[in-house]
Amino acid sequence: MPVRMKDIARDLGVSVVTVSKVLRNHTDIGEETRQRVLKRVRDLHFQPNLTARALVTGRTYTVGLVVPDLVHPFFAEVAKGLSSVLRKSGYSLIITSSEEDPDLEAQEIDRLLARRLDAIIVASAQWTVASFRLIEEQKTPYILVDRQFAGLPANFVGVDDELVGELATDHLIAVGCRRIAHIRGPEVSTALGRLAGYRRALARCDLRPPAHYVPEGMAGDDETEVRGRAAMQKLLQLDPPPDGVFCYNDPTAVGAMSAILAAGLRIPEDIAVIGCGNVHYDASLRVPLSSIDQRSAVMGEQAAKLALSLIGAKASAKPKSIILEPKLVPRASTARRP
Amino acid sequence: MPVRMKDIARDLGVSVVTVSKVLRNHTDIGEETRQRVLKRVRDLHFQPNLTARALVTGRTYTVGLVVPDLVHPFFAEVAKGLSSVLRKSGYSLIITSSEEDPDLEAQEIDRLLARRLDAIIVASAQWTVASFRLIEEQKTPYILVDRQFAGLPANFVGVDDELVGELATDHLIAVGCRRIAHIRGPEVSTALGRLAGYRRALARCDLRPPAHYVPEGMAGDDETEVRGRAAMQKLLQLDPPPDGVFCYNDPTAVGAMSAILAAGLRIPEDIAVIGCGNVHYDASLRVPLSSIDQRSAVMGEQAAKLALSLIGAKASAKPKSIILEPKLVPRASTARRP
DNA sequence: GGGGGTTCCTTTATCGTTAACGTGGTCCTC
DNA sequence: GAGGACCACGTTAACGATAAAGGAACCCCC
Repeated sequence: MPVRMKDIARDLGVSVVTVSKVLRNHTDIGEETRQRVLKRVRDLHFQPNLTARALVTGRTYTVGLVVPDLVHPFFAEVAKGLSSVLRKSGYSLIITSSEEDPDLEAQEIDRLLARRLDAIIVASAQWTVASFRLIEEQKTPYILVDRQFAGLPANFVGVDDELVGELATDHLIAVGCRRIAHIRGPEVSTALGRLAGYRRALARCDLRPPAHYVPEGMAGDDETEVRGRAAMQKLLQLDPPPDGVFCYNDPTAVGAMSAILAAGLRIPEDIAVIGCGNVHYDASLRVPLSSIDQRSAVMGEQAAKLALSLIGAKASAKPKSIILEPKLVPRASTARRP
Repeated sequence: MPVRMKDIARDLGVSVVTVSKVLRNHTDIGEETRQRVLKRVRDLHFQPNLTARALVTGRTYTVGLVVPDLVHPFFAEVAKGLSSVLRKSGYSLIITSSEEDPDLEAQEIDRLLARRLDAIIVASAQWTVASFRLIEEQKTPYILVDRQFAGLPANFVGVDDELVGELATDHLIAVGCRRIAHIRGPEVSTALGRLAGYRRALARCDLRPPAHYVPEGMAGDDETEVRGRAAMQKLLQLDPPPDGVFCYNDPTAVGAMSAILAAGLRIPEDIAVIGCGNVHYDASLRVPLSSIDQRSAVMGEQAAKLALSLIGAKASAKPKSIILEPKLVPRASTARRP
C-alpha cells in the first residue's frame, strides 16, 4: 500500500492540508514545518496520488495521442517530439493506435474522453467528423496533426501538403523526368493535398500525363508497401511507362522501388522515385530514397506546445493552424540523369 | 462539463448507486429501471469518469510502458503488440521514452508510480535495480521486456539472447565465413547474451578470432547506426579484416554495411553481415539484411497477457520468465559464397 | 399470521486529494 | 487595550464514483 498524505500528517502531528500545501509550495507554511514535512516525504519516498488529485482539480496531466500506426516511423517520430516536450511540463502521454480503422479510432477517442485527459491529439483515419463533435461537447481541447478535415475548424499542426506535392513533382521535372506518375494515398487530406500539388506542378509546366498515371483503387487494407508495389506494377504495364514517380509516402515508395527493380529496371536511370516523410532509414535503402521531409519531430513538438497553451487557456479561442514548411531531401533515387 | 451519474440519477428519480450498478451489470436492478438508465446513458453519451472510478477501486485500467527509444522499430513493434492485447481488455497504455538515459528512466518510472498504474512494463536502460525496488515497494506488478538483470528475480519476457548470438554466428560459419567479428552493444543483458552466444558458437567450431574482432569502447551516446559505422571502420583496418560480422542489432548492422560499402568492398562476397531484430525495412536495404527475428510483436503480446494475469492475481507469485525462441531470417547480406 | 426469502432500490461511508474558508496567535498601531 | 494586519495552520466540504449494509415491498408456506 503506498503512503498517503494522511500517514505523513499523522506521523508529524499536522493536518493533511499542511502536507498538501507544502507539496504544492504554498507560502503560508512555516519554514520549520515545511522542512519536517519534506524530510518525511523524502524518507518515505512519498508521491501524491495523481488520480485523487485529478478528481478534485479536474486536471489529469495526461495527454492522449491517437495515431493510425505506431510502427510507422513518421508517427513514431511525431510521438517522440510530443513526448519530449510534454515530459518537461509533467505530462504523460497515452498513445493508442487506430490501425487505420475509423471505427476503432472513434472507439479509442471515446475511451480517452472517459479518462478526462487534458488534451487529445489525433492523426485521424476517419471519414467523418462525428468523433470530433463529441470531443468538443466534452470541452476537451484537441489538435489534429498531419491530417485535417475540410470544414472542421480545429487546431491543426501539419505541413503544407500541396507544397509537398509541388516540391516533389518539381524536383522530378528538374532532374529531367517528363512522364511523371503519382502513387496516391487514401482519401485523407494529406494524400489529396499532395495529389493537388502534383497536378499543379505538372500544369504549370504544361506536362499533362494521362489519367492512368495516377492509378486508382489501390486503397484496400493492405500495408502501404504492398500497395506501393501493386500500384507500380500497374504503372509498369503502361505504354509508355512513366520515367518518374512521386509516391504518397516513403513506405509506398519502398514498395514501388522493389517493383521497379524486380522488373529489371534501374533507379533513377529508367525511373526516378521520390517519396515523402524522410524517415530515418531512407538513406540506407537499396537505392537511397529522395524524399520530402515532413518535419515529423517538429510537428510533434509544436503540437505539444499548442496543447499546453490550450490547456492553460480558459475559453476555447479561435482554432489555430500551424503549417510547417516541407523540405526536399534529394538522394540517389532521383540523381540527375547523365 | 461532462455528464455525471448524479445528473442521470436526478433526471430519472433514482439514486446514483442504481445508475452505477446498471453500468456495471449488477443483477439486482429491475429490467425496467435498467432500460430507463441505459436509454438516458445512450442519449447523453455518458461515460463514467475513470479517474473517479480509479480512486475508489484502486484500478486505473492503465499500463505503463518505458522504452529506451520510441522510434526504434523494435520497441515500436513491442508497443504495438502490447497495445493491441491491452485494448481488448479495456486498458490504455502510457508510453514514455527514456532516451537510453538511466536517470530519465528512473524519473519516468517514478512518475508512472504516482499515477498508480495497474502494471508497468520496462525495457530498461538502467545499470542498477534501484528503480525496481521502488516499484516493488508500491506493490505494482512489473515486467521487464527484452532486457533483464542478473540477480533481479522479476517477471520477464524476451528472447534467448545467447541463442540469438549462436544462431547468427553459426549461420555465418555455415555460409563459409572463418574470420567472424562481432559489433557489440552496450552493457545490457541482451548485448552480453549475444556476445556470449557468439563466443560459444565460435568455440564449438574451434574458430578463435583475435580479441580485437570485438571492438570495445564503442559505447558512447551516439546513435546506433553511427556506432555501427565507426566500429566497422575499425574492423576494416585490421589485418586480416573479418569476412563476416555479426552485429548487435539491425541499426548497427545498417551502419556497418554503409562502412563496408563506402570502403569499396562487397556484401556478402567480401564481408557477410548479419544483424538482429528483423525490423520491417531490412528487406529493402541497399543489401537486404540477414537478421535474427526477435519476435517483437509476440513479445509485446506476451508481456500484455502476463501483465493482465498479474493484475488479476492477488499475491505476488513467483516471477515468471517467458523466453521466446529467436529465428534466423537469411537474406542477401549473407548469401552463400560462390 | 409470523418467519423467511426474494427482489429492487436507497443510505451511508469511503477513496486521497484540493479549495474555500475559518481561527487562534502575535505584533503593531493609535 | 481595542482594532487590524499578518502568519501559520486547521476544519469542512467537495470531486465522482464504488462497496457494504440497510430496508421496504411483496410473495410463500406451514
